[in-house]
Amino acid sequence: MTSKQRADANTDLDVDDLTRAIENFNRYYIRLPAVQKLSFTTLSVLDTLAYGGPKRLTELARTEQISQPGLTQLVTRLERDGLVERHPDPADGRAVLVHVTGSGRRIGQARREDRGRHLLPLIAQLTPAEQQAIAAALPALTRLAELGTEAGTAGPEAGR
Amino acid sequence: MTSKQRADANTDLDVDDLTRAIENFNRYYIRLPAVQKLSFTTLSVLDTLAYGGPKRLTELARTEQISQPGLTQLVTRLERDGLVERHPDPADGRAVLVHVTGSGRRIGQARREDRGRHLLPLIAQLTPAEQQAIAAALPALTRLAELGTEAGTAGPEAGR
DNA sequence: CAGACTTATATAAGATACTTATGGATCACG
DNA sequence: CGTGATCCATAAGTATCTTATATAAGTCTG
Repeated sequence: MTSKQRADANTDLDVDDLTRAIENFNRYYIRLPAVQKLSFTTLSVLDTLAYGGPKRLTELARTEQISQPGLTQLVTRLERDGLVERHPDPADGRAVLVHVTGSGRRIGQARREDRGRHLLPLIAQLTPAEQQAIAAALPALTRLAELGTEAGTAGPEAGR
Repeated sequence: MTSKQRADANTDLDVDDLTRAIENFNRYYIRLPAVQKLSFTTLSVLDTLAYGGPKRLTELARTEQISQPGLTQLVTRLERDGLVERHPDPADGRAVLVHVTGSGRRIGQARREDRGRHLLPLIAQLTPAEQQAIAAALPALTRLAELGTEAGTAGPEAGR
């Protein structure tokens, strides 16, 4: 429970500490605003498309961890609401490329801004040193996420 | 879009940078393992109870942002599976205190460990400086989350 | 270049987990 | 004590997922 192995107490990042901190933070962060009542999956798809560009249905279903029919239906709903569009893939007649629209992009943005508004007063309560520490960690955190998504995309994956 | 206001480029933490980094990370992190197929809400409830101790149904419903009947049903399922228990509140005959059981606690733990296993090889690819930066930010991140949950619990909340 | 196989999406039927509306029991207060 | 508020449970309806299956396009082989 308490005895963790680290090569160097000063250099090494303890994974358990990281996951615990992230989950504690997320427990608060994820349910911040309910301005618009959209499901978790819905928001994630919009965000994935906004960040990574148009994607095939199959690819989205994999990354979002829902079934392909489930994603087809989700995209149908999103398309009906004008948040995404289906475009044929010029390189493959079977495939559909899902594009996020301006409205769809705005939803994710609005949500992020809303969360920012909630966090701002809390951040103000942190000491300058704490603020600095978080700011200094963000590039590394971003890179960590990139390493993860790259590996997940490239890897053949052992199995479900 | 690009011009952000900061009092001091070195000291201040830009909120937009933080939310963006967190969301990028979460997009990868949240869907890491599918070892056990439990819904997002289910895991969150178990985690909340494991971290914060027994809670009333109403209180849980508020923090988890689902309706009270929805939570009653969820707790019923969890109780059936031996992950939580209902205990009467000695101080209030109407209330029910939801306790997480050992099994319930273990589920959250297993998931966290599983995520740790996924992150470990990625962390190894970071530079020592990057690892250090993240490690140094964790206490501040934890405190930020605490400030948030405290405020959320105490505050009268303007409205939905 | 025809047939068999694979891949990409869609549809259908069913299961699950949520929602709103409502009821019964306990508490707080005058 | 009786009136209103609070806490939880039940009921009925809806939304969103699942598995199974169909259709169409690409690929590969002889």
